[in-house]
Amino acid sequence: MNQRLHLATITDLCRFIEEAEQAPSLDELAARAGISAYHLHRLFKRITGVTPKAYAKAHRTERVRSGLHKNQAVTEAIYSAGFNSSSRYYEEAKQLLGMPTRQFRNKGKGSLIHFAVGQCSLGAILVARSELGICAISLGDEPNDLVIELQKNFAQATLIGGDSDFEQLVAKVIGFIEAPQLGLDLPLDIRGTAFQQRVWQALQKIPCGQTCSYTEIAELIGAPKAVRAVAGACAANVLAVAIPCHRVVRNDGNLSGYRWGVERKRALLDAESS
DNA sequence: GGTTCTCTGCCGC
DNA sequence: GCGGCAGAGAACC
Repeated sequence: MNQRLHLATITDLCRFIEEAEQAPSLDELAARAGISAYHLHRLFKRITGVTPKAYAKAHRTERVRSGLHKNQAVTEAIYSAGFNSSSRYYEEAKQLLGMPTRQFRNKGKGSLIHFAVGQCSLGAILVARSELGICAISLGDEPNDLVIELQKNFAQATLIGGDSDFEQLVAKVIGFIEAPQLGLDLPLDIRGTAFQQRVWQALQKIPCGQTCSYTEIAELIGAPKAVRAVAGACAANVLAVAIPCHRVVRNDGNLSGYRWGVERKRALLDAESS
């Protein structure tokens, strides 16, 4: 079977999973694809970066989200998304939505985001924290732009400018930016798809002072074909330096892009290598 | 708490 | 490239 056929097969299975009421079993998927369950499993993971089960799970989460966005009743959203008991859903609910379900349904109203802006060697820096942990670290020239971006990303939450307690946290993050080798022992509130989470986890394992290529990351997470998806996940990172997407460079050693400017990427890498 | 399903390393064709 | 087994672990009831 050639590459294109593989892709078509897996794409078909993805649609199939999305449309199914309940997550299809591996055997069902294999039968549909006309290959063994063993091989299908590997193929699926190689191409999409996640296993069929994880894919179905991620999609189920999406359904709950969109159900809640449409103001479906919480219980209804849970069941119609394919969960067959609400208790199973609630076991993982907070992980899935980043906040309690009811709060999510109320469009994040009531969720509080503390934030503050400061200056570091790289320019303006914004740090924000939700109930779960640090939910944004961004860099830029204009402090105002950073705040506007935060407002966009957390449109429904209540944003609270920094109090003195929070300034200490910002100081800690700035200290970490100036000396990344010290590490940042603060809880992170990381929100993303299953695939993005895998990429970000892999990024956090790159030691300070070292770099890695997109291809290497793709191989590391067991999805060697998903190089472009890896680049996409790096670009979607909202936790500058804490999730070190600046340590990912092109195969030829060129820096490629950086969400907060290539110059900052270079500065960070220079600082780390010395 | 037992059973079934998922996942992965290893090997054979 | 593809299939299969074994064993560990997770999900499910």
